[in-house]
Amino acid sequence: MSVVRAEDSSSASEPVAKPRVRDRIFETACELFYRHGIRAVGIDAIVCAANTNKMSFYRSFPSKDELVADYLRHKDVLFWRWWDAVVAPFEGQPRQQVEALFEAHVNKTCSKESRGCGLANAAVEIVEDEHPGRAVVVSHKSEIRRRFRALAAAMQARDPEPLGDALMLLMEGGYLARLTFPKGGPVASALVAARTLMDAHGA
Amino acid sequence: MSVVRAEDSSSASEPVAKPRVRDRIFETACELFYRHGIRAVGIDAIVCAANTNKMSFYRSFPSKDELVADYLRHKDVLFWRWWDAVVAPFEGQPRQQVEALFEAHVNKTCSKESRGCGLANAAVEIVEDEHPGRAVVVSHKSEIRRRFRALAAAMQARDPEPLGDALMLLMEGGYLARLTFPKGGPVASALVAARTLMDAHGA
DNA sequence: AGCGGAAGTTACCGATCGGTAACATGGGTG
DNA sequence: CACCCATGTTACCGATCGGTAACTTCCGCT
Repeated sequence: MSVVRAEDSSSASEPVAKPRVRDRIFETACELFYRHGIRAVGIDAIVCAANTNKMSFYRSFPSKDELVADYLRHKDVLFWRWWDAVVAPFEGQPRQQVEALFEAHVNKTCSKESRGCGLANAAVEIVEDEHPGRAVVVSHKSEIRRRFRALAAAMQARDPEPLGDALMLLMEGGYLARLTFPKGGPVASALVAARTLMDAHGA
Repeated sequence: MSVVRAEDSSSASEPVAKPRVRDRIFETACELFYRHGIRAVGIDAIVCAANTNKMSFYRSFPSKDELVADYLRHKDVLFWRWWDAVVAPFEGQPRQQVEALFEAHVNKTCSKESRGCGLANAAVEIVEDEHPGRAVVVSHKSEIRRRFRALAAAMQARDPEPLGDALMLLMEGGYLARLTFPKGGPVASALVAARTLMDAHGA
């Protein structure tokens, strides 16, 4: 993703059927990182699960840290794609948009494959400021806060900033709770709580 | 903690001035685990930071996993000690108790040394069911849920379970947010949000 | 003075970590 | 056919991982 191939260059413009190895590795890595955590998954495990070898890995990625950053960037892209899709049907109706977001969030987070939010999990695992994934996590969470506050403002709520922050806390709390409660537990109450908060803020 | 010393035995009953090494190691480990994460801290790092050596470590602890479990049990004890102390002045006034909890929670979580909740962080890092620390995390979070629901019920709220769950989500969300926002960010809104929710539930 | 137990020291174990060099193979295109 | 480029293979690097053996040193107690 961030690692640019030196050239696509030359002849054909055909965007179809690019080489497969890099993508196979990347997909495998994404799944392993999400399911078992970043630090828990070594290069050998990735490479082995992708039915390839370490050399092929290091021909496609400069380092594990950079792969992790790519993984997080990918999660970021998917997240906002999801968000925008959920929100789209209610253009101009911020209150309905937030309700739709929380309904989708509850569904997603309660599914049995869910391990919460990959980016939030990375916030726990990656402490070093120099790690290339750190910036991805920080900007992702900042954007979430910004959007929730913007939605709160758009719905003409009293005190939109605290409302936006509270909505964010509800959502993030759900991610965390998912990790200890089998089918999501408290997450199920996130939608009604969000509704209650918005009502109380006159939106 | 969980590792029982074979005997304190013999002569004096003096409870003062127990041997120091084990405790030195344990305190050091607790701080390192909290600050840098569990997987990120190796035995050598602990032992070196505690000015001792690996043999002394393995004379006091059966394994790293067991040390981790002890660390989590310790965090659990401290947490409930904190909780009970915060709640004590408002015996029989559940609404005030929750407000006091959230005020204390915001203060604690916004302090610059905070790295959120050690047990929540462990929920991210420890995935394997067999890990002795896993059960500690699960029972800790279950107890939090139970207590919040009990408080919600005690304050005669309508729909006490969803309210209790929502309060838990707010608190957990704050722990997570703390990891990406410098001084806590959205956490600051947790108290007002909790108040708003309780008001809306008629408590 | 002498004993015991707690702690320190050194060296080691096999496994795994992230990362690399050199070389073999294969398939597609000129 | 020849060439090239993407893959696969093997072996290796130094560092670190969690964990152990054997021996020494020190301190308090009787």
